[in-house]
Amino acid sequence: MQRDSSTEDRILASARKIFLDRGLEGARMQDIADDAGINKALLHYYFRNKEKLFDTIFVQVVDEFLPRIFAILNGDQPLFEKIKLFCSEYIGQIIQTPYVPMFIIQEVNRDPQRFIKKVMHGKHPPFQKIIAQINQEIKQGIIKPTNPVQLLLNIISLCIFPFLARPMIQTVTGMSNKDFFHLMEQRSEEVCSMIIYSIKA
Amino acid sequence: MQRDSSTEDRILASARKIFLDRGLEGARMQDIADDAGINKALLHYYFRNKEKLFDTIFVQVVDEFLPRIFAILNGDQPLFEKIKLFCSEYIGQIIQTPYVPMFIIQEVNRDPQRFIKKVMHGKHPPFQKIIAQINQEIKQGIIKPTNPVQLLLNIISLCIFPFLARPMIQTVTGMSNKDFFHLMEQRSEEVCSMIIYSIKA
DNA sequence: ACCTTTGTTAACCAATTGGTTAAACTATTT
DNA sequence: AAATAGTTTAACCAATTGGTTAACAAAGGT
Repeated sequence: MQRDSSTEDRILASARKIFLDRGLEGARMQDIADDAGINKALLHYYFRNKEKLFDTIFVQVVDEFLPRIFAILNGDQPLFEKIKLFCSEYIGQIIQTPYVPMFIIQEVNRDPQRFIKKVMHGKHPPFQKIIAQINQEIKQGIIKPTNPVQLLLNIISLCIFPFLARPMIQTVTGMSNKDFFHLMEQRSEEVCSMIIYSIKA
Repeated sequence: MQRDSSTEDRILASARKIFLDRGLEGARMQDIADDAGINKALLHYYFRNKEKLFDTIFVQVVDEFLPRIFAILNGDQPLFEKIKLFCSEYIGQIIQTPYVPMFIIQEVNRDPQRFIKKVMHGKHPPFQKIIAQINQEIKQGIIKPTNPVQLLLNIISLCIFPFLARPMIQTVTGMSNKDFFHLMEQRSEEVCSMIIYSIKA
């Protein structure tokens, strides 16, 4: 809680922290108010209700993620280049904000429609280009015949899953935070080369 | 709700359904009672409180999963055989109970200690054997030098992640349940051959 | 100085929810 | 059939929680 910044900014910072940690249902308005160092009524003065506050944070968090991903997916690089970019950018980004994937998955799980409505503004995300590119590089003989959907699923699975399962992984292996993040940094390179090796002709 | 079975069995069935769907915090005792066709007080008569009821279900659910996994991991087959078994068994199992992975991850995330305490009975899970086997097959020249932890992470990531992200995947792609499960059945084979291809010498 | 708008608080409210109590009903034992 | 033990219910309770109200302070405009 930074006392000098504006009340609204403090609310947003506290709400983000607490929503990320506990999700919409787990978060308490009182806790957010406490963390921001204000009265609960003032919270409702700035953000009419919990839903509205949550939506603000949810959109903010997702909007830090998706655009970068879609930018890479829709760029003009050759496929191998894209995969390399994606893995390092993605894992690097998640290391900075390791709670975000679980937060997003959990909340999309609770209310799938909110995602498409609030974040995608009713539109579906742009996968056509990358899928077309995969099919084209197959035709050109650069990569082996591959189901584009499975390929995309593979890349994303390998990058994100360990962060979703982090509490379990660390609990079960006794790994420290430092160990875990070290493993993940090393992983960025490994995932990338594994994927490329598995599809190159 | 099957009227003929015993009250306790009906409670367990209802509790399982509702806890799997909404997690410990999201589930309402009243909803479980309603689903089981009984009074809420009777729920507390059979299971003293929510925690106790939840623990019963949690242990039950996890115990249907882990033993099969560890049995495969600690079997005597060669590595490639094990990987094949693991992928088909694992994905096949999850297709039967697609909510289980998210349930487990979410609850371990909420209280990591509960897992090691209630399910692992205080012990850490047995990964030594499979790790030793990986290192040995590297030495024997059967597979390429590989970080065993990363390899295990890869296998598990590829198998489980799509089920965790299912609501997002289906919402975003507009895939039907049937389409999704068909994709997952096909995936079992793909994941397996991709993994083996990526490590074989 | 006075008034209006904006920011902030303490106290309160209604709904939800996990859990309890005491009574009633049912089956079993004697 | 009477007593006992086990099962089930309606009504209730206390704590939590999202949200509201009304009063009060601060700032700005005139």
